[in-house]
Amino acid sequence: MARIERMHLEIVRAIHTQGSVTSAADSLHVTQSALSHSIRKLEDNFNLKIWRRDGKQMHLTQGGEHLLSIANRVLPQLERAEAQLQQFAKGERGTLRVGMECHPCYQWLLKVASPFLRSWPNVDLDVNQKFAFGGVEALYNQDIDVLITPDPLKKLKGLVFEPVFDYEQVLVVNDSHPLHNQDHIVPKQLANEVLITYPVPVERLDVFSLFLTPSGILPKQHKLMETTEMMLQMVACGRGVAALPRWLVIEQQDHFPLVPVKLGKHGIKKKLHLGMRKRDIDIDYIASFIELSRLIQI
Amino acid sequence: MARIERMHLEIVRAIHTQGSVTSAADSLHVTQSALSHSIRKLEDNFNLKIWRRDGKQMHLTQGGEHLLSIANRVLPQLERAEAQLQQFAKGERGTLRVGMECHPCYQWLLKVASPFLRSWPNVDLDVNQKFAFGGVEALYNQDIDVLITPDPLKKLKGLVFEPVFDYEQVLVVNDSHPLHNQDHIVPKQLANEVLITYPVPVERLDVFSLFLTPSGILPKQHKLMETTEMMLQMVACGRGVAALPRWLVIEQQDHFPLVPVKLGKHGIKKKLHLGMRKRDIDIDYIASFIELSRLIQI
DNA sequence: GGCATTCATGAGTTTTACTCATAATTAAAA
DNA sequence: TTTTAATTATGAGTAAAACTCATGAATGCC
Repeated sequence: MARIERMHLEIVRAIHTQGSVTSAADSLHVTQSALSHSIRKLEDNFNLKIWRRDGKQMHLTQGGEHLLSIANRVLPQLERAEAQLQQFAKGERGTLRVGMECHPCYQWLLKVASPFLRSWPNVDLDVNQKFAFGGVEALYNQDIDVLITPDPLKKLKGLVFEPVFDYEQVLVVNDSHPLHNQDHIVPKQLANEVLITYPVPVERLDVFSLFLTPSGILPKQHKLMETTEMMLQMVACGRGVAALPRWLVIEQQDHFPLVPVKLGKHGIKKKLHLGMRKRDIDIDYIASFIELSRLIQI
Repeated sequence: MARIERMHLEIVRAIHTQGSVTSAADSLHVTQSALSHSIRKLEDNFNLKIWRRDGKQMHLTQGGEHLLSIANRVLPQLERAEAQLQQFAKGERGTLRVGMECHPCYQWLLKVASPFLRSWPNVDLDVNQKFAFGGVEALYNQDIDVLITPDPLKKLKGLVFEPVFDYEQVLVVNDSHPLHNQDHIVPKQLANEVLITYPVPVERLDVFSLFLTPSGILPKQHKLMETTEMMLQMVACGRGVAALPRWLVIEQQDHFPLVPVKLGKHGIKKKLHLGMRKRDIDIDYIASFIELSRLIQI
């Protein structure tokens, strides 16, 4: 059974646009002889005359016209595809799949996203907040390419974690709250507060693991809230306090009457890290993403 | 610059659907080694990893996924095209372009058209009444494949004419016309009539060339009319007489009060011929068209 | 009729693709 | 852990295909 190869389509197109086998051969960078052999074989394969020999001219038969219409439809698709593969090869095209292990990371990612998308017009950005397993597993499983996390797991085979952003985790209170003008607070000052956090295990909440838990003190009440927006609304209305990055609080002070308060004498200092597979660090748009991440000033 | 060949798309698709290089090689009827060499060359050509080697499994990279989506789009187009070319080769597909040199031929063609289209579902029918040159030139120029004509030009190089249908050219008059009950008429009986004909040179009108002109007699008036329908309307209203095939008059007697009258003692006997290029007589649907033409009984 | 142009063909050569044999790697079984 | 079975990778040799060169045949033009 005969197969239509790409070259067949190129030949049909070239002979049609060039008007003769000889000049088509030139345009395809082969000899007239080679092309003549090729068209003979093509016609033999399909047992179908593609061209009519009218004197020294060649004209397409009905079957040939049909093949030409296929060529004009299919060849541009292949040519476009080649250009796109070149872009993949040069790292100019792809999808950067980003995973996040902390809720406020999303606010930070938004800052990186727009300069990134502007410099890589053919690279898409996929954001993933929920993985089937943990962020590291998602990296290993190729579900994501970059993991944004405040808690890097160093020394994992095949992975690297890069610090990109320093921030301080602070308590956020409404501007008429009793704690609003404290330089810093100690754990027992939260004993009578309603503490609002994201709905994740307490081990993953710095305000617990680094502040409350060591002292054995618990807040009066622990409320869970999905979104940062809603959390801030609640705090602004005096319905509780929360722990968030300082830069996020500062930024929201335009919209809400909020005050950041240091947690402990020295504050809770954190670093946002980007994790990725070692083999991916050469991919241009991934390297660029890391670089842009470091440049973001908040 | 690297080219995407059809085989590359087949390889990407086969490895993806079969799940391994080894079984993909089987499905493509080559050895595992050949396929391994091919994929290496493909990746080298584009300088792009298409697959990730995870242990003994191969998984598509982003570029590979993209190539797969191209394969899934392009390959079915090629496969459909191949099937269509097979149909062209077997003479099951094409366009039969029919030209006509006589106006009432069209009424006759309509009778052949429907059984033809029913037996050749993939063959189109193109009808052409006006050619830049004559019908024979249209055959030579490949503008038409079949010429329907009552006046065949035998012995033309590369062409054949086949008689397919006998008919008699008769005078048609309204049923209250003075001539309506004549067995036949002689030329001078038209001397006081209004004769309605198609707008073509009188040499091509049988009623002139075979009846009036030899006797030197002319009708009282010669009116031109484009369509058969309108001609019959005029005759039915007693505004003139016309010359048409007898079968056409008989057929229209349901709708119009018409009577056919023989032209001359022996009538004008004509044959409809189909002309075509000799090289085309083997094309199945053209042979079939001729055969169906002979079967039409009117 | 010569002359230039175009396509076709056969023989020989180059290039490409393929196979065979085997190594290397990996996952699972013993 | 070692064995075993399965998978991909590689190198060398071979088969097939594509191409070139030289030339023939047909056509259209001056």
